[in-house]
Amino acid sequence: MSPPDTPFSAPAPDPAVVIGLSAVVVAIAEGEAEVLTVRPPNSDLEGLPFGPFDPGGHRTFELAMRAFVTEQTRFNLGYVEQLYTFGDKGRDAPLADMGAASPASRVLSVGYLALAPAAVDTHAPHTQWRPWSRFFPYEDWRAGRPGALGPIAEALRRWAERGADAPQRMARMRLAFALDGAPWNEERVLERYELLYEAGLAPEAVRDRGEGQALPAPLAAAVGEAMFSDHRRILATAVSRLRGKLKYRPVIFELMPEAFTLSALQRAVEAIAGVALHKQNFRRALERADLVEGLGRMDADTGGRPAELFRFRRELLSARPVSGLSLPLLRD
Amino acid sequence: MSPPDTPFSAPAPDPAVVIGLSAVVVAIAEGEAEVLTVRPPNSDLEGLPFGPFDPGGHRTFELAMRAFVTEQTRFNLGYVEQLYTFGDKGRDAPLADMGAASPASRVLSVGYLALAPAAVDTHAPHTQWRPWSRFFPYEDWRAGRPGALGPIAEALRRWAERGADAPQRMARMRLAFALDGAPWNEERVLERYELLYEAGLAPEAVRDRGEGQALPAPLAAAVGEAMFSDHRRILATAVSRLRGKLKYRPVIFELMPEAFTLSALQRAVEAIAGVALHKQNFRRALERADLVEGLGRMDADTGGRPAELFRFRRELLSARPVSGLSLPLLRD
DNA sequence: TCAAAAGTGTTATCCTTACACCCATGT
DNA sequence: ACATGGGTGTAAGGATAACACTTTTGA
Repeated sequence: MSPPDTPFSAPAPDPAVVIGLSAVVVAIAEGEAEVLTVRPPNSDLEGLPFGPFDPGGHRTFELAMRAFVTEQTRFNLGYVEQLYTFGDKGRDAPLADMGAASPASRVLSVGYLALAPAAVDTHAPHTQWRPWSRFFPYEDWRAGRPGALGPIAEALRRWAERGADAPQRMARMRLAFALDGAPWNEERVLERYELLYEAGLAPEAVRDRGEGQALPAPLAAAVGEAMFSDHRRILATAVSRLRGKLKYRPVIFELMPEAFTLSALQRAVEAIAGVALHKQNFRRALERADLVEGLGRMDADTGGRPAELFRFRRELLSARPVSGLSLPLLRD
Repeated sequence: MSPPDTPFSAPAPDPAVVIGLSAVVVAIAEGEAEVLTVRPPNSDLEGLPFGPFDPGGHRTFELAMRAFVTEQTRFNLGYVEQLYTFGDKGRDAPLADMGAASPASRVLSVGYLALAPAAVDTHAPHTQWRPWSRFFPYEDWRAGRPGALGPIAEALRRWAERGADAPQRMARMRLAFALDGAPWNEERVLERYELLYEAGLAPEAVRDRGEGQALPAPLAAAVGEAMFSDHRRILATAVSRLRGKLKYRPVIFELMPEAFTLSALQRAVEAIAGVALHKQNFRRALERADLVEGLGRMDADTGGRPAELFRFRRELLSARPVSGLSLPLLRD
């Protein structure tokens, strides 16, 4: 770059930059958190809906993203927020093998999170809704400590012992995966995925490094299915963000239909956060926050006693600051 | 774009995309929150340190950013995190008038937040540390409701009444600026700035829209000094993020020297959050969280009784999940 | 001796947690 | 009748907010 005394370097002539947009579209179906995937041509892996950003044509990222998600999946997005911009060289990046750019071009990708009130079937080709547990089996603690942690802990320990910085590795591993009595923190999804990647336990790491050796079957099942390009990393970022946001913004209602039962709401929160909640305390917190309002109508299809239907008091958003939900854990 | 049945559009040939990086570098000096600014040549406004990202040369955004901040300001960054990627057409964007790109080129800018343990004088040309109250005078509630809110509330009300959606405008305004009894939320810095911009009350809005009419003096003083390009928007994003993060991550210690008094720590938190805190309750919360450790040494230069020096127990970070500080408000 | 800032003790209140129990429906 | 899920009451413990007060220095 330029000499230190000239504060403004002449900008580098951009050889070829391609901006890719990727969307993590989340919905609840049958009490499970699902994510919209597409299978790119010639890929054996699924990925997120993605597309190039056209600097000439698109006015904003968000408009561009809404347009190509609708185009690819015939699905209209509701709530949308930017996640992160990924630009590291070395990581496999979207569009890289799409013929999108000349071989030497640099690809940046801007990730977005979108929430949908229902996982409606789009009947679009190559498009599926997938439970996100498919990609992160170890993230679901609703029924207690997931079995997937067994093989993961074992493999991570072997990795940690290998390094020169063994103590640090051990500490990171324990914190991220709640080993040796450390508490589980459901928000550290990205940290966990990156640790697996770094330790070479994610199929993507094996792929990106060109080391041919596949993972043993039990471990492969435990770490979850790989995604195209760096899409699983973007998905992990989205899950982290969403789990965190649940607690300080009423985002969960972006995933609910107009009318819902309190149990359905609790199941939705549990599906996103991946933990089981205490029923009474969850309801008390809801009530105190004054977030929902009974409709007087009943839902009889619950299997037991009919449940009252509620709605989110959306008008609150323009009346007072409104925080999210507390997560009163149900300890096993 | 391509027809709906082909899921993957051919990428648009990129006419000319320039990626700009901007850094909000924050430090505490004399109990005030300060931000590092530079004055670009031929500009009468200050801005953030910024530079082009070289897709060919730079391996990651972060490395590129560290390099050009050091180059421009002779300052080495410590803690760094990505904020947001700004890509809207229409908003003035960094490098736009730097001769950086051909007139028709599109500029994206990736904003970063960096925290420094002290506002050391860099003696670099064009570089200054500025209290951020210079850019957001209405954000400082440490001594009670800031006077700047008077002219702002008045002007916003006139704007709100003008619109077709007057009720919505009124509600947004009240929520963002704590009018008519609404509580102040120190995190909504970006929301407040964008509202001012939208209402045409920020000098940048007057500039970007080409409406010649300058703001009346009292209002101009109340809304704060403009910055080059869209840098004040990036700064607002940074302040929002930092104020939020204070509460759930121990980031405040990235802004403190190795040894500090509890009062200095409290003053730092107050400077960032822009609110006054209750001394005893702040200390009790600190103690309960076990975040700091007395050093037995004293600082005699406090003006009154000497204060004990403390240090952040950084080792906790690799031992257990550690949250931020609670903000026990001191109500006037 | 007084101002200035450090540091301590204590109480009332509210929120969270945890436990146990009753209610309405379909099979 | 009983299984299933819906819905309520209440007591214990802990965190927070708010009160006032003592201590140690420099001017």
